[in-house]
Amino acid sequence: MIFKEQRQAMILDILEKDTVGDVNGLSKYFNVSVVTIRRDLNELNRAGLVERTHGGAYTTEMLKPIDLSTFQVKSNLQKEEKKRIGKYAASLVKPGNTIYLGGGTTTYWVAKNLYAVTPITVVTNSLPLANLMAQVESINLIVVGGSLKRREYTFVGKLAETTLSNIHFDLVITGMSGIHPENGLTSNYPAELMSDRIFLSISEETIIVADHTKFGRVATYKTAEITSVKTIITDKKAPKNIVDSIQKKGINVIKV
Amino acid sequence: MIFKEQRQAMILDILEKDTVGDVNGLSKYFNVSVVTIRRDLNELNRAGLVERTHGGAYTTEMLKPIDLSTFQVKSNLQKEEKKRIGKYAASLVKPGNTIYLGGGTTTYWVAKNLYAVTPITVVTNSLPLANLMAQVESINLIVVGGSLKRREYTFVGKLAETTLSNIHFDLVITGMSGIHPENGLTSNYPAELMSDRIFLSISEETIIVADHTKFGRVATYKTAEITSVKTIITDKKAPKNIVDSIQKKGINVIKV
DNA sequence: ATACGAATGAACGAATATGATCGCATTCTA
DNA sequence: TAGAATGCGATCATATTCGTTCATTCGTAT
Repeated sequence: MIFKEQRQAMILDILEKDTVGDVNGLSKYFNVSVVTIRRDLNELNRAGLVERTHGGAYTTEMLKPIDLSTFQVKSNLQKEEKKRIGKYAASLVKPGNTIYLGGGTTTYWVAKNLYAVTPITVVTNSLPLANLMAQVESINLIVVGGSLKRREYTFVGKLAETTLSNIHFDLVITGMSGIHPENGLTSNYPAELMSDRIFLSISEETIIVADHTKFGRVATYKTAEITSVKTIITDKKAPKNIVDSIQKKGINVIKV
Repeated sequence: MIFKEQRQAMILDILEKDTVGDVNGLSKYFNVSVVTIRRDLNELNRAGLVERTHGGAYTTEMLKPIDLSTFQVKSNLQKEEKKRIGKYAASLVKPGNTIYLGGGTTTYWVAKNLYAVTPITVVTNSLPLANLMAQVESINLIVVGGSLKRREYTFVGKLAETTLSNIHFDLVITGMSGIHPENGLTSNYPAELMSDRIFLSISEETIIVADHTKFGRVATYKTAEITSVKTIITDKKAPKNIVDSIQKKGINVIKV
């Protein structure tokens, strides 16, 4: 069974690769009538994704909606762990809360599970996360404005910072590049440094979500001391000795 | 006995593995009626976890950005005119400019053509437009933060307004629901009223993009007098008498 | 025991996806 | 450039799926 939406997505892929596709060829390829292919191409055309010719179609040279595949590749690393971490973190959110969700691939899985605790207000500086949550009616979505940083697709800069400092959060959930008992929370993204420090300082409670590979790692930019957070959620593979040192400092480390 | 929640969780697993699932197959697999499966899929869809199709559902596993297809129906209207209007409007932007691009289906076509005049700084309050321009490295993209208004997928509210008033624009390009010589510029979207007024008042120059159907129309909310803009770009079908009255007031009306 | 709400199923008219046909338009080619 | 070939949109037909309304079951609170 193949659905119309899939077929159209595949047609788009074909067109982008071969730059041109003919109705008859596509018809045979998908085992559907030429009428159906024509309809597909016309719909894609109406959506502004392809240009029609007589006998086929080609992709427009103009802008197409963003492809976040790079983001996706990275997010497959430790995917199962991240899914569990995300699900657990989301369960800590209570309906009615206002939470901040940082950018990153682990927080993506938190976002995916937030539908279960609505209504909530979610503030984020991440474009992909905004797109994800924009689809859930019962989430009041507030996006921090600012200049788009393309590597991580987050909004940064002075605009973002002043916006952030004017909102109150019940809970902050964010990822970190490195977690270390002595060197604290570290990040690879200098542009987000200020934002991170701001919301860490103003939130009632902060939860760090990070798979085991982040433990013991020290990234380039120091964001805060390890003691500035209350809870860290990670997976079962997190190295015991590091987790112990962190717990000795009074931080709640949860392995899921 | 199997609970609804379990079944839905299992459906999610199946979809994530196979990417698609059809109603009939799932119905047999779980020994429940197709009605129940449909209800499950719709609930998962409302939660933003799956996409519905006729006959089943699928997960993209990708972050599907909100794009033009969200307001596809509306954007079909006068598409050819809008494409021409958008292309012309984009040609008026000069490299190095800082421009504001309002939300809407006509400005979408402006955005699609902006790749040609980079480097520029584009400020917008529209999520679909942000997704579109996010992929062009040479566009410095600034998104106005705020609360997401789902009907138009724009960011509105006090956050958006204060942000706006702190930026300087060389040029504002935006659409309007109604254009009338005496009743001025009118809009159907009360939430954006304040934002619209703000950027109209602070911009060096304002260009309105609007197909011919907007001429002579008066929408619910008055945004500004017609004299507050310098240029209106429309198509050849714009009614002559109304265009004349507007031009008599010193406004440059361009038909493309 | 009774009332109530959640989950499920049955039935039915409406909507969707697809295919077939046909007269007209576009493109090709001799 | 004129006729042939191909592709086109429009219309109609059909099978499947959809959403809605109503009824039933079952567990739980009163």
